[in-house]
Amino acid sequence: MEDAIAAVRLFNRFYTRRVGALNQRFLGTELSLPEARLMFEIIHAERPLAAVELQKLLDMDAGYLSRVLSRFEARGWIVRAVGDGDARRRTIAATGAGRAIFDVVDKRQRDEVTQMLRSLAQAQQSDLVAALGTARTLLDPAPGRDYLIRPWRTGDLGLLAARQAILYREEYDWGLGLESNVAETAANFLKNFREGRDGGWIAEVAGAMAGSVLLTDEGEGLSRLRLLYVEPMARGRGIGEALVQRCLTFAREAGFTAMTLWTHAVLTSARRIYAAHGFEITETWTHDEFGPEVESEMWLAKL
Amino acid sequence: MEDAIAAVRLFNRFYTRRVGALNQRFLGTELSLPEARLMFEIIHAERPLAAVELQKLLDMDAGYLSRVLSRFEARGWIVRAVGDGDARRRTIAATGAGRAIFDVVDKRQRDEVTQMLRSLAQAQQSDLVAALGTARTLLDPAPGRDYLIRPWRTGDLGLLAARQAILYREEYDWGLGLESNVAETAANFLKNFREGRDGGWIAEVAGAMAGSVLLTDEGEGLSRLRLLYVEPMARGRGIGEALVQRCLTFAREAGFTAMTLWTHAVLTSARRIYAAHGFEITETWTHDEFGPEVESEMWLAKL
DNA sequence: CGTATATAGTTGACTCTGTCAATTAACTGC
DNA sequence: GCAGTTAATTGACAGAGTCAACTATATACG
Repeated sequence: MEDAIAAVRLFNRFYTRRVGALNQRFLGTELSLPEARLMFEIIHAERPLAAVELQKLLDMDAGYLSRVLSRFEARGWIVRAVGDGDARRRTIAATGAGRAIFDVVDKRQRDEVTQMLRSLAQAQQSDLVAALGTARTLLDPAPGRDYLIRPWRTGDLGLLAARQAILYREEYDWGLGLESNVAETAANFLKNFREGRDGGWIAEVAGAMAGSVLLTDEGEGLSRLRLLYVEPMARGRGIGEALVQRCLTFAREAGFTAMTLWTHAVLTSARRIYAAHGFEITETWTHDEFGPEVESEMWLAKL
Repeated sequence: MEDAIAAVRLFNRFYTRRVGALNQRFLGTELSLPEARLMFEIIHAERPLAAVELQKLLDMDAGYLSRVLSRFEARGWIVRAVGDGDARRRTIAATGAGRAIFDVVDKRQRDEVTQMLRSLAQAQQSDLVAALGTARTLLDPAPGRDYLIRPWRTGDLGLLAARQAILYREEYDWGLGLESNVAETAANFLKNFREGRDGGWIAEVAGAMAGSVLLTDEGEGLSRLRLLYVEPMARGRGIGEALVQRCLTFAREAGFTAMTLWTHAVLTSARRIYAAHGFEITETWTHDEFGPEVESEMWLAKL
């Protein structure tokens, strides 16, 4: 905990300076930082918002907001329309002139960021995206709901093996046995991978890995689902379901006639998904390969 | 690149709001945000600094700084001493009273961060530390020099396999063959790991993985160094050297009489380290297991 | 040595940011 | 219809931050 606090504060200091540096660049443009933030929200809103909504969105003082809006209106950047049933509220919409002004600032800011990223190689840029995404997802108390499922690419297998080793240790105290097993499964997947017969899919939230699943060809029309998992921070939005669905679709299209999988009794939410898709238990036993004694299960579904 | 720019700007907006929220909490304390930042630098400086140095460090306006410093002096929080040869410069040092005032604000700020982290599990906290560390290291044009070398722990093997697969693809266009090879080596390390006979070490910069090396027992007094690598962002500060040194020390203490390793001719900086530690080439051949044709080498050192 | 130029620091004048409390007008619940 | 709440505005004010002018000292150079 101490380390984490120190790291966050260090980053805060770093980023305060960094943001400060970025904000100075607003100089010479027509909008200051708070003005630009406001204009951003006005322009990107799905519908014209009232002042209160902007105030809550940006955590701005009502009085200050009122004055800035008056200034915007005087300059012809926004129009305030009475409407929507409540005569106190006036919905705010950007005019063409307002958009034009914002575009200039927006472009300027974009160029700043571009400049900042220019020195980074491709791989480092994706590292940065993943790192910022992870940080945001962890710090944001109300994160976005959207995820993305994509085929696996270089590095994903190692990463998902790492995540699962950490996760299962944290949640069930499974140790080296589990980590070794996962690593071996991942290594074999890479070693035997045949396009069209095997498949791997990664769920992403904000550019960071949020879950995964693999499908391997076991011969004679049998496929096997492997290494399904969803990050704790990304649970409860149907990612596991979507990953399994992706696997089943792929297997059907590839002509597999059945799918098997190995799981454990404690993994209740995964088991629920399997059961919902026609999987049935074919075998159960207990082992202590992972450390604590666990109840192991083989499941099978006809496709 | 587009994605990266969008991700950075999204994070900027998120963090600007977050920092804004944190800064409001300075209210009710004796120091405002800029004052606290200034006091932080004064207190944590290795030697008393002059105003110009603080000005550059914090990117502050000289006039504003001058006024804030006068205020601090009037309140007895700092002393300005003439000295250091240049009669224009006055070095600034915090008094006991200044430190006491800062400690209160510092504690308040610490509590805020603690509050923010309270909802995160242990594993999520280390994720956050690593993510913020990675982001900072990538964005900071003049990053710190210090690294840390520690024994491997859960998740490291998968992560280092992922990093090497990405890195070697980026730098040498090595593909699935390399990724598979690295994954298998990592999996075998986990499978056969014996405390005291095998070893793995991770270099960390700002909480994020910056390099690694493994040592395995090959039988009959022979040890083998494997999977040495250093992140591009962390190169040029002797991390590779330190990792190899760690390996050699471990091998000698464990009673190994020789150490072998497999490398490739293109990996020149690694080869330099091996040569400097008494390794010599015993065998060379070419292969295209990784995609492009490469020159492979076995090295050996007596211990 | 003396002069030009640069640097450290201060000060005055000013604008923008942000807070707080008071006020008006409209809405909501009962 | 009335009490209490909410949206928005306004006045007063303090702090943040910029800019230009100015003093004092240091450095470069013929």
